[in-house]
Amino acid sequence: MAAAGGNVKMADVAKLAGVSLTTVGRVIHKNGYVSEENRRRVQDAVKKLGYVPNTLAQGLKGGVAMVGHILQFSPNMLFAQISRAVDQACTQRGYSVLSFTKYGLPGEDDRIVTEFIGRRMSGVLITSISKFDPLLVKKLERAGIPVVWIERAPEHADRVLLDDHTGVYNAINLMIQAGHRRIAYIGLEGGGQVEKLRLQGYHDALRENGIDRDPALEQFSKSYQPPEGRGAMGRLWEKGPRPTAVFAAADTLLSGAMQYLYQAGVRLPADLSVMGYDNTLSAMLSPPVNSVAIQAEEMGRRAVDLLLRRREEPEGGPATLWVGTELVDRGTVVPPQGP
Amino acid sequence: MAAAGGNVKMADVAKLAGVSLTTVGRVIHKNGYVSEENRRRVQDAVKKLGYVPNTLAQGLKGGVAMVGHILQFSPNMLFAQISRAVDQACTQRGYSVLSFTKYGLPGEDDRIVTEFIGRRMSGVLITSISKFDPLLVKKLERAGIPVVWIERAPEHADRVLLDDHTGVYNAINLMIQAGHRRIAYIGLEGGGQVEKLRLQGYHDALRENGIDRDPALEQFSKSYQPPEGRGAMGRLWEKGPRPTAVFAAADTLLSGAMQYLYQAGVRLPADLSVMGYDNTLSAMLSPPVNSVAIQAEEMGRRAVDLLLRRREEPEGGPATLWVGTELVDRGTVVPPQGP
DNA sequence: GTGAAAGCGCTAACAT
DNA sequence: ATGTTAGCGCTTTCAC
Repeated sequence: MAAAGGNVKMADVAKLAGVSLTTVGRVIHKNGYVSEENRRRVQDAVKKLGYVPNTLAQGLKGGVAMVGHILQFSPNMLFAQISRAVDQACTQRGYSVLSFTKYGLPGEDDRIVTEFIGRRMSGVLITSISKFDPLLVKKLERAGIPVVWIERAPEHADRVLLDDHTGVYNAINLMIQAGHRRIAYIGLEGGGQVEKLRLQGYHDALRENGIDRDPALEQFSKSYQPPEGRGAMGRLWEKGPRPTAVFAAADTLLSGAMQYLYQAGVRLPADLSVMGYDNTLSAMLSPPVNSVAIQAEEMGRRAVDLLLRRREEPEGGPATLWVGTELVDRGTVVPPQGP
Repeated sequence: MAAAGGNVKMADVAKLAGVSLTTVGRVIHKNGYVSEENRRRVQDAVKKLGYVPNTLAQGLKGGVAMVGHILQFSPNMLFAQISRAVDQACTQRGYSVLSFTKYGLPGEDDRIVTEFIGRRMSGVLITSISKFDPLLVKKLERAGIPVVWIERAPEHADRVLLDDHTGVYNAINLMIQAGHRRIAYIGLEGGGQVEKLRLQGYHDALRENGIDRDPALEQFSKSYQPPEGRGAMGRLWEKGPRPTAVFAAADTLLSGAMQYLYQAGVRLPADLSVMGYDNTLSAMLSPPVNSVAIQAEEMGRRAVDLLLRRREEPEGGPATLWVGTELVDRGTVVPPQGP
């Protein structure tokens, strides 16, 4: 019946209220002087017409409060966590989030960056992608759009990283304190920074406790997918002296490992202590397993704050912020069985 | 060094190329006649300045190609699947997606709707929320923004639903064909449409095969979370004649049920056949279990198409589109053991 | 206290 | 084949 709210413009409100555009603006933004009388008339008109200011027109001058978020496509729920944290942090600060997921299609990156520049975004976050085309990043920055990287990032960039070293280090220490010496490590092969940190955490924990590394206990997979974890666990179990504890650098890898163990009839944690990483799947496995949770909320908050700060003071060297982890104990690390 | 791409405007390009705004526009949009000479000059200027048209200004006239997506917050990866499908469908059609997740905070819905109207969105999708404030939906529609519901929806609305009835029906039939008669059902209590359809699928499959319903085999949980499934399984296993097969109306419920079974030392599928629903977790459990996958891609595609069609022809009764499911067999439904 | 008017960057009639 | 100009809806000086 009434007018279509979306096509109502300020002028319609002004006319209905019998005032000028300026007055309407003042009422809407609660600034400047407006008589009580007029304020009421305007407010009534707004309500009656269902008027909502056109964000595009508003933003034409100064740009719109909106941050872009580029994510690597991944079935891993870790990114859902981060995504949510970023969302919340932005919303709280009055920014909307425009997200694009990278599926790896050709021309994708260019499209995303062009889209962001075209919209004059307030800033851009890049989550878990260390290999985003540097020229495109430069293009964003030339356009006055600050960029902050999350979880994975190149050197010399504003970034918020996860303290994976400490996360794994603490996990392995828990196992050592429970009495384990033969602790296996299942991780991704190849040397991403994240992967290096995790492996290093394992090595350092062993070394500091006087435990020699055994290459046979280190199994590397080609991806973080369950079947890879299953294969790794098989190699670990079938030959050589078996470990008494297994740490997997991702819950998905552990889930695969547990599939092998299930089939092999190995009981957890009675026959073997296990622990995962990233706390995404760990509560849903049988049994629920120990894992290392990331502090996603803090990650999102700090990334967004860094981004917005950069808008004001683009100078200063690149900042690297580290976010902590938290050990979640579900009872799958117990003292090793006597032989 | 060069100018900041984001602040470069059409006029800058025009000046550098020594032509008018119109000519620049024609080159950019590849319409109208432009001499080869000028086309080159403009293209060079665009490249040199890193010019990207201001989407806000472009959209000021006709609005911007962007669809809104409202999702219920949920740890269930099903929504990640749908979200991705929607993303892809929109991207393919040249629309960006602005997503908002509902966390249940006060004033949230209003904020989201206002945001969408303010941006003059092309349309809005609402995923897995049947209880979105009807007044706000009406507000969207008054503003000329079509709305399409996904997975859960009120009656008399444009919507794309999942054929949960057939999905469950087929799953139960698989179990029956394997020889099972005592088939348990673990589902959410209370009568959402989705929940009703799933339960109905179970009932119909039993009835059509001449199997009497046994209330003791129907266990209802308060949420889809694993601990609920665990509790339900416990009730199923501890009293009464035990089932030989268990169907759970969500993988998360099944994951919980399997935790109970693990602890109880029940081997799958030797001692008990099991099957989940939604195919989110099923490949990661021990053992990997049968589940029913939703055709997310199709769901996203059809929802977006319906939405865009509604923009052109707002008339016509509300459409309800049903999307199918697919049984994924991982070998956890086998003939029941002889006693 | 209130309003008129000049943009914001781009598009599209309408000339030339 | 190219340019001029009048908006799009809102903000914001600057007058009254």
